[in-house]
Amino acid sequence: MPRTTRKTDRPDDAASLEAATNAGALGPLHAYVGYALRRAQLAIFQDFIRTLAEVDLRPAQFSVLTLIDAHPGILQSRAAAALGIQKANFVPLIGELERRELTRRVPVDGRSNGMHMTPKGRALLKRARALHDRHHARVTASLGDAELRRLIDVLERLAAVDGAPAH
Amino acid sequence: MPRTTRKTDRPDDAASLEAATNAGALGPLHAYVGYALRRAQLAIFQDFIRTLAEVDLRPAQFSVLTLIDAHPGILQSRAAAALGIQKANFVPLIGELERRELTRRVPVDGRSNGMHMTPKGRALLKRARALHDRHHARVTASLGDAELRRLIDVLERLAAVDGAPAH
DNA sequence: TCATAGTGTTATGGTGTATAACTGTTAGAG
DNA sequence: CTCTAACAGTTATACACCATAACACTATGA
Repeated sequence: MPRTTRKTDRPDDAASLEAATNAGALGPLHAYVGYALRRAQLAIFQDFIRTLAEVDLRPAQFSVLTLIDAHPGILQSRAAAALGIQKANFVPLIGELERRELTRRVPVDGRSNGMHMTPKGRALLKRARALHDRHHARVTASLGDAELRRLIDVLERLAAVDGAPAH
Repeated sequence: MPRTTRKTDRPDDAASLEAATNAGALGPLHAYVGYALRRAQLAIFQDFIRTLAEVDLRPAQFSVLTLIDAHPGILQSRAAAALGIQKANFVPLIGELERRELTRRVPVDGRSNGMHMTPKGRALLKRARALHDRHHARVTASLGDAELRRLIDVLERLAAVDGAPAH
């Protein structure tokens, strides 16, 4: 079978791979914004999940609690839209929080529910915030204050890409 | 595409939502790096997927092809590690690429496979790169060149958080 | 009143990620 | 040389997340 005339019998020796794992031996990949974003987002979410494991809150749950706490009585549909979550996917999310008695739904009219924190939810969120502060400090340890603000600004601009066509 | 429900105007029916839209609609959320990262990463991946739909490559598949192209013969395990993918999850991924005859596995010894591009794979990757260039240009349109480099640098530092305990 | 829009819900499919367990292979210690 | 431990790939499973369609019920307003 006609092997490529590439002399390299070693597909990738340890050194080469070592370089691949750390440095920019990912080929052009290391210059791609989307790729860098995925890696960073994954690493940070992992740290978040581990850090908040003792209050058993995942990022999505924490964000919902934070939003409800900041906006008591907010409607499910509004909250879902604000968080960029489909309303359909929001149902089991808020359902789980309510099952744990952290939030409750209060009917506003016949078709909409306002969401509120329970005392238990507020207490848990307080603990969660303390844990999140540690997480946040660890994550931003390598960033200056101005650098952090610039990062958030850039990320928000990137999130507005939205080239979605109409269906 | 969920952006369509996002209202930029102010329906002054819900006071809580009202407050939400101006002074940091999301409460403290807008200052959290992880949250901003998730939103940006989601938006960019959506754009990526739509842009590369005509070559039917998802981000993970594109990254694998790019890596193999840059490192012909790289082992599955090495590639998976370099991309931060579990080796178990890498199997159906590379399996699909091989089924489409874009890559092929060449046994190096009895237990390991080197991965290579097929001519068909190289041709598709070339097309994919052209599409990706358009995507990349659109994504980074609002960024200066220096800003982009700084962003990548910051993201790579963030990806190195890794407070993970031994696995 | 009655068509229309809004709200929440169920159901379903696809994708990504993590973990455990298993097979076969290689390498190394004794 | 043998035997054990580590390695590479694979299978199976479980869960979280994201997207879409279809539905029931309610509110709105022409």
